[in-house]
Amino acid sequence: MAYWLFKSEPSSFSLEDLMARAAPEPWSGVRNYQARNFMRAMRVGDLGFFYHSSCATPAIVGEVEVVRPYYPDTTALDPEDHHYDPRALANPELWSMVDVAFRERYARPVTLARLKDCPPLSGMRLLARGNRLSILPVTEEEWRIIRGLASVA
DNA sequence: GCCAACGTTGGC
DNA sequence: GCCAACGTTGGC
Repeated sequence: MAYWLFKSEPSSFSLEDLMARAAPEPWSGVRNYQARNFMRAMRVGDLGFFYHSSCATPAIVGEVEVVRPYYPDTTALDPEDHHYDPRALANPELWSMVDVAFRERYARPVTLARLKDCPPLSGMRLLARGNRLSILPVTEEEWRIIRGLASVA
């Protein structure tokens, strides 16, 4: 069992959007090799934080669960899609996605400011200088500490 | 809107 | 293989 962090701009896809879905949601559109490789390392049952970025109050707002291991990201094949990548036409395995299901929405999101104020979390990749990856690994200790900050049992 | 940091691209 | 230019990300 591993832990991850999924980053999304709430203006395009929020945790509330995920909650409204009846079925698990493909986490599509990732076009960064490191982030792709993290998805390829995911296994069913892995858990992840849902992080809202590029918004008024960046924060971890809840949790998701990986419910399907990686498979080809078909949005790369769609010329109408914003994440279309013609290189995938000859290589459909180029980009990957996993399916995630909603797990929990925190009554009190753990804001980026709060994460920064928590010394035990100073090593978090999310807090690293210049971090831009949309998928990040989270250690078991970080997972436990952050759930504590969110007052989740 | 600004700017720093980063990944990717492409010329050489 | 180097490296400058460019586009993107994301906090502020």
